[in-house]
Parts: sequence; structure tokens; C-alpha cells
Amino acid sequence: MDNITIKMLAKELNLSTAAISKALRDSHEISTPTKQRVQELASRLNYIPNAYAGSLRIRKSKTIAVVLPEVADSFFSQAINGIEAIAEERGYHVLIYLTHENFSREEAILKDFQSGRVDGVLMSLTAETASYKHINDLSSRNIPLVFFDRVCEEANTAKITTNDLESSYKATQHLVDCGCRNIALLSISDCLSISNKRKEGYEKALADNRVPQGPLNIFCGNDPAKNVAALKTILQKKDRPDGVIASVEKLTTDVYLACKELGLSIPGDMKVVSFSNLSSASILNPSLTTVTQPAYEMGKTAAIILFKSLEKKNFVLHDECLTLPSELIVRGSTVAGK
Amino acid sequence: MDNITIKMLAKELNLSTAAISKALRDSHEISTPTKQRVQELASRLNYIPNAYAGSLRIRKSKTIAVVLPEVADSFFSQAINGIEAIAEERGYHVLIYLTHENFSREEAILKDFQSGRVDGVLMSLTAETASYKHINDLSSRNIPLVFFDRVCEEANTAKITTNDLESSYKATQHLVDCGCRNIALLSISDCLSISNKRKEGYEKALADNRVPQGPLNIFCGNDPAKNVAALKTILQKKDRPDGVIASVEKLTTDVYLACKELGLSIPGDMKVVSFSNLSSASILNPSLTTVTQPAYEMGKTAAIILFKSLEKKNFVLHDECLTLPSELIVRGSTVAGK
DNA sequence: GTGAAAGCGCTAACAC
DNA sequence: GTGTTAGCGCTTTCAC
Repeated sequence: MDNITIKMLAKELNLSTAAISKALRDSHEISTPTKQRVQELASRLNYIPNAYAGSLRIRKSKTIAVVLPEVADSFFSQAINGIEAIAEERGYHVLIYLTHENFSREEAILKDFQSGRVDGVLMSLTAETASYKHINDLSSRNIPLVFFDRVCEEANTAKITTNDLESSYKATQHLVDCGCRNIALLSISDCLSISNKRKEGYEKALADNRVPQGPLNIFCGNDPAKNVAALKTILQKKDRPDGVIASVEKLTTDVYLACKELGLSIPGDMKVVSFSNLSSASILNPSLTTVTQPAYEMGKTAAIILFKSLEKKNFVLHDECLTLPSELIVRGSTVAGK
Repeated sequence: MDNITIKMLAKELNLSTAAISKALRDSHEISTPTKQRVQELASRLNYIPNAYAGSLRIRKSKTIAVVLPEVADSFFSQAINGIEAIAEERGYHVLIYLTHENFSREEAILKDFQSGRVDGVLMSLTAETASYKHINDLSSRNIPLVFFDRVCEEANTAKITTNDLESSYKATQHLVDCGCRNIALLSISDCLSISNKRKEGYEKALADNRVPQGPLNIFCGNDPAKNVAALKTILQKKDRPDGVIASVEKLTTDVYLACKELGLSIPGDMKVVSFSNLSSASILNPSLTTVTQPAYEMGKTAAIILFKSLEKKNFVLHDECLTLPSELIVRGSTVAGK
């Protein structure tokens, strides 16, 4: 069965394609009876306009792209939910691209967007991203870009973040209050501004409390086995940490396993806070103290701002930088019995 | 900055657009020196072909759609990873659509695909889906569709599943072996074939062991608070279950919380098995016995089959029904100390 | 109120 | 080996 086109409707009704087009868009140039005839036939034949013919004319695709490091992560999957909710509402389509933390993949993806495939982009940077040419190239093609969470500070556009510095400060302060004196910070990057913010908050809290800095810049990668091994090495040292802040959700399992394998009890021997949106945080062994980010809201907000810039000309994306608060939820990995 | 088009390149080089087009696609009709001139200019001006102009001509969009109930679920997010890996490799783009278990949303999404927006579709059904007209409508437009996990048995196309019946049987048998005599099955649907298969496996195992059937068809929804409340009601009865199979990952947290609130110990008072791909299963309290599905592989396989049908004409999708095995991983929620 | 025609950017027959 | 031309399906002047 061939697809129905405007041309076919035109032939069927002895009208021009122009008339059909106008009738379908309910133009006032077309008489009511004609409109009715056209619309009746269109719905009877189940006419669906070709998605790309219109895009080619109009130079709008009603499509946005979401560029993410990964999906198998509660933060990002919840953010997608927020984005999708708004896109659906506006009748937009969502293309998804995963960088797997790979910078050259990120470059290639953004480059493709110069093809006019998408009207706008929502993005969270790779842990490796340290140069911004690909981002500026996209901007120079007038394709609006909104960052969320892992933002590019250098880019002159909208950024939706959470209060990384403050929440990291709070998390560190909480560990100090729980008696920790040797607190490690597990990171995945020394490029990302969110990593740096979290580090700053951590350092500030330590300084304010006159607690010496613990093992820092423990960079963890994508291989859980390696992470566990690296953690075990650190945890077997004499001056091992008595507290740890995992700045990424997926490191939680690695920390728990390393402790388990070494027979270290949480929170007795070691206290743990994670930046995490895991819905199972409360049923972990022990339940996990988290810094929980407003993932859904961040995705939603980023999408709303992107659509604003898509809908209004002269909308200045640069002015739209929002910070939504995260929440420290104290559970059993820092306070026994919680 | 305006986008570079073939026309502009043609003018610049005093060639026809056809020559440019051929040169860029490295056609043998074009002389080597001309090709070089064209390619040099194209890369110097950073020419990127318009994504939709070609699609309109060729009637191929190099885009597939993935239609899912949700993303915030380990199974589906891992499946997306598998799909994306293959799509990336083939240079395809991936549109993502979430049904949120809503049938009319599913209908609307599939209907839109008749616009030629996508070349093919990968899909997991809604828990509500009980009629198939929208699926047949899509097939009649010759848009290949491959189901994975939540397949439509009635559809005459490829289906990638896991061995739901067997793994449910195994899970049930395991609970029986652990001493359970009153086993509940938590489901989210009575339409889905995977739900029915899991129910069959459960019933068969009970029958084979001459264990009476426990509370069945406890349908859980999207509201965790309601699920917990419903579970608590059941668990407070005199003849409360001593074992439960959660047929969906997200119900795990609800079961654990319900037990916690009632002071029931797992696995002492109550044993739990979940169909789950949670990477944190091993660090739950207690660690969770799971039926773990080959999520990544299922996504990947579904994508591979879809691309086969996209690339070869006369490829019979119907013949491509694969079943990948799930694995029962015994942990502490059924065997103390594990 | 309706139609003819141009053109979005690209490709593919078919000339030459 | 290169150019001309005719569309893909749609919208949008501009005539009538």
C-alpha cells in the first residue's frame, strides 16, 4: 500500500495540491464546503503528511536531540523522562545519542547536527570534554543548545545545573559531623565543571572544619572490576579513608563491594555518601545516604528553555542559567540504624 | 552563517550540482581531479548535506524508532544501550518514544510513523495493549517492526524474547526448594504475553510440586505508595505469602519496603525473587535473588534483525523469533547469608 | 476561492 | 566525464 500524498488527494477531488494543502491547514482562503470535502477524504484515506517534505521546505524538523554520556543511570534516565514529557506536549520528536564518555563521539554527533536534522539540542558533556570548538561550531549554525547537569561553562548558552558546590559541601560536612577525619572523594573527571564544583565544596567543607584533605582525585572509570580493585588498594592502606563521597551513582556498588570484600562495615568502619538518584537507595545494605538531584526537573526545565528559544526569536539563551537544588538524604550508610 | 549546499559548491567550481553530488559520493563517473577539487572545497567549507533533502528523494531516513513503556528501568535502559550500539555502527539515528504504559499513546506514536519519519521500529508493548490494529496498520505501510521483551504474539513479525516461562518456572521452583508453600506472583498486566508466560511457568512449577497456588494477579501500578499499601494488606493476612515473585524490577523496592514496615524479615519470614537487571541487586539489604534478563543482548539482537530487514529485500521478519536465556542468580533474599 | 508554478536540497535518468 | 532535467512531497507567493 502506497503512502497517500497531497497529490493523490488533489486528483481524487479535482483540486490543486495548493488547495489541498491550504484546506488541511484550515486556511481562510478555502471555502468551508471544500475544506470539509478535503478533510473528510484525508481522514478516510488516513492521509499522513510526509515528515520530511515539510521539514525541507520550512527548515524546521520538529525534532530535538538529547546527547548523553549514558542511559543506564538513574539521573540520566529520569532526565530523559522530563525531557520527553515536554517534547511530547509540544509535538516534538526526540533523538537520543550516547557518547559513552567518548569525546570524539561527542564531536561527531554535534557535527552531524549541522545537517539540519534537529532544531535544537540538549546535552550533558562527556567526562573527557575539555575543548569547545565543536560546541561553538554548532552555535554558529544557529542551532540552540541547552546544557544540563554536565554543563560547558565556557559556552555562551543556557545551563541547567544543580547546586553542586553546596551539596558537596553539605555532604562533606555531614561526614565530618559523623566523625570522619579522612574523607575520600571519588570522581570521574577533572575536566567537568560539576566535578570541580563538587571538589570545591568538599575542600571548602574540610578547610572550614580544619580536617585534612583525604585521598582525592581517585578517578574511576567504566570498568567496575577495576574500580573495585583500585578502591581495595586504597582501603587497605594504614591511613585508609573513614568516609567516602561517590560523585557518581554507579560508583556506589563498587564502594559497597570493595568494603564487603575487605570486611569493612558500613557505616561502622566506613561511611558513604553518593550523588545518586537510585530508587533503591533506601533498600540497600545499608541504606544509602544520598545527594539526590532533581533529575526529572532538570530535564524538564532544560527542555522548556530550549523550546522557548525555538519558539521566540530574539530569545537570549545565555541569560537562562538555572540552578535547581539537590537534597541530602541521610540514611544508614552514614548513620547506623537510619 | 548560511548552510553550505551542493548548489553553492557547484557555482563555486563551475560544475553542475549533479557532478558535485556524484563526486561527493565518489562515483566512478567523475574524473579523479574533479573529485579532488570537489572534495577539497567541500571539506574546506565544511559542507554537510541536508539530512532531509536526501531522505525525501531516497525515501529512507536512516532513522529508527524505539518505543518503550519507560526508560527509568534497568532492563529498558540496557536494551537502549544495545540498540544504540548497533545503530551507531550502521550510521542510523535513534528516535525514542515513551508510552508510559498508555495504550492510546502507543497508538498515536505508531500512527505518526506512517509519515515516513522512520525506516523501522523496535518496540516493547504497553501493559495495557490488547488490540493490534495499530500494529497491523504499520505493517501494511511496509515499515518493519521488531518486538523485544514485551512482544505482540499476534503480530506477524520478528520477536526477541527471553525464556519467560522457563525462568519463571525456575524461580518458583527455587522458592519451593527454599521451603515456600504460599507463593505470590506480582504482575503488572494480564494482557502481555510475557506476563502470561511468567504466570504459566509459575503455575506449572507449583503444580509439579503440588504446592497450592498463592495470591495471584496482584496487579501493581505506577504509584509506589499504593503498591506498598496493597502489599501490606496482603502480607498482614493470616495466610500471608511466604514467598513472592516480582515480575517487574520496580516492584522490588515496594516489596522490601512493605516487609520492612511490617517487621517481616527477608529471607526469614518472606523470600523474594525479582525479574530485575538492577546492578545494585548484590548490595541490597538483603542482596536480591534475581531473574536477570539479557537486556543489552536483546536490544542488540532486535536491532540487528531490524537492520537486516532494512538492508535486504525479501527478508522475512516473521521467521526471526529468537529467545535469549535469562539467568537465575541466587542471593540473600531467598537464601540467608548468600 | 482556487490554481499554477517555483523551490526547499538532493539524486538519478538520460543526454551529450 | 559532465550537464540537464525531472522529480521526492510539501508550502507559498502570485495570478486569475
